[in-house]
Amino acid sequence: MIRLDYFKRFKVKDILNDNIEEYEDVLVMGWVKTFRSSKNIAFIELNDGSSFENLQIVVLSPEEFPLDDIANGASLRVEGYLDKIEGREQSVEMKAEKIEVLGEAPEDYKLQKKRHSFEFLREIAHLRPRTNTFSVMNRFRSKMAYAIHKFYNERDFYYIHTPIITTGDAEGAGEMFRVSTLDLKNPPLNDQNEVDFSQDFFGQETGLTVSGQLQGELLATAIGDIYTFGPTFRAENSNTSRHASEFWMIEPEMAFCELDDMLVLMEDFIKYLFRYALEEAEEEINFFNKWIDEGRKEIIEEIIESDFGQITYTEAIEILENAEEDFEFPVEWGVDLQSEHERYLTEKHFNKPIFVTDYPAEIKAFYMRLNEDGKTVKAVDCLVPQVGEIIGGSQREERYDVLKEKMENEDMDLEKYSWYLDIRKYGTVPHSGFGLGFERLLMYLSGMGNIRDVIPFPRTPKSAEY
RNA sequence: UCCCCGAUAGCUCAGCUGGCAGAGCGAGUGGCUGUUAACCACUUUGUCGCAGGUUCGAGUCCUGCUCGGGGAGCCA
Repeated sequence: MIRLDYFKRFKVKDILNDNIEEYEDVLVMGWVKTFRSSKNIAFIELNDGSSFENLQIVVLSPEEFPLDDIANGASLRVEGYLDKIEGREQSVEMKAEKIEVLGEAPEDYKLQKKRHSFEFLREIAHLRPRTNTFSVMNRFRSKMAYAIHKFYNERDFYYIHTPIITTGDAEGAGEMFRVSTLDLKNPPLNDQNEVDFSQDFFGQETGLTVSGQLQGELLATAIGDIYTFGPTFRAENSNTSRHASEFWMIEPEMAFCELDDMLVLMEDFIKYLFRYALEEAEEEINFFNKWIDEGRKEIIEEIIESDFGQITYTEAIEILENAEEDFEFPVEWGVDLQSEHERYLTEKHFNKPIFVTDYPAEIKAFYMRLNEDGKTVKAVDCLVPQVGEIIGGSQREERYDVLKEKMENEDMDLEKYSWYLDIRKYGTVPHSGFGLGFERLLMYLSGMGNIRDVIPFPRTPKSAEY
């Protein structure tokens, strides 16, 4: 009979940090990370997920313990006493007095006592959280999610929940996943022989959200400063290391805020998160710096120290046209900046993060505020070395007539977005907002090269296991 | 979606101009009085991604497909 004592057990982290008061009759539970035994002594390294470091369990009389059932991956309940030791790698260890095997791990356990490739680990995403790298990553993810809330909470922003199920591909941000309860094999048809969505669950076509921005604007123009932080879905057939079909996005939206004011907040936000990672997730950052990308810590520190640059799109084009660099894609005013252009600007020309503002209206979304020149809009991309664009945002078009005209020019269904226009009709105010991909942030801070390795259960085209 | 590369033991990979399927690691067994991914000895391991084709003979050459990786586009 196995006895569990949830509240009595100590977490490994607290034992290693000497954050406990009793050293006798200590109870721990966890999984075997590695196991060594000889005739008269055995060592078990136990990990319970509370820290990266393991607790070393020392078995002084192996024949009295059920060591045959212990293997890499097995779960144990161990009672014993703590021993502070000197001259070894660990300063504290536990001498076992009683070991219960909660769950054995047969020899086909796939996590071996050696390094595995990230590609292989993705195939066993149910077990990879138990590896060093992914336990670190999942703890880091949790800490950084908290940092986001902390930043906005300290600035009196309200955390709002925008809908997951929405009715429109709002801004052409991407293809939507359909949400429907219709019978796929035999859908109801209308007079034109098209699928009749009026008979669907919501009485209209619906899909998973591609952005919470439009609803975010509604809340911002009511309670001031808000942010969203939730899952976002894009049904694009994107096969890259930087795109996932399901990802988490942070989208702040500020009333009475113009573009230049927002840039201050954006820089502040980035630096706050980077500083938080160095200070509050030191163990994780050190791990990444050692095992994932050497020098990552220095890059983070440099960004915290730097003053972000700021140029307009037009200035960026001039710089690129005068650059002594062979670009694959030619540069001229009016074209969208390619990755190679963005990286040239932030890495070679400025060698620090920069804001590029005031893009041509044609290459940006309908809701961005038109400038006096009638050609450019108050858009901003924040470019950082090694990645390119990490944040995109804009001041929103708050003038009813201007917005309506732009929507008409893009053949949008004004009826469907009447609520969005209403905000400009009744007490309209200048407002601005931006979007940060949470996984992109984690990739940048960790140095991890593939988005599939910063989210526990990645969804990408042709892949939704686990 | 486009371009390039790849798929061989549980994992990482070698296998030349076509000729008997290999290594390291892991795992298993035994040994070892304090180990740090312990160490030493022995043992174990195959639908060569799938389907066709060429050939006396294909892991190797050809075609198609599937999946994976890198890059591009879309974007966060």
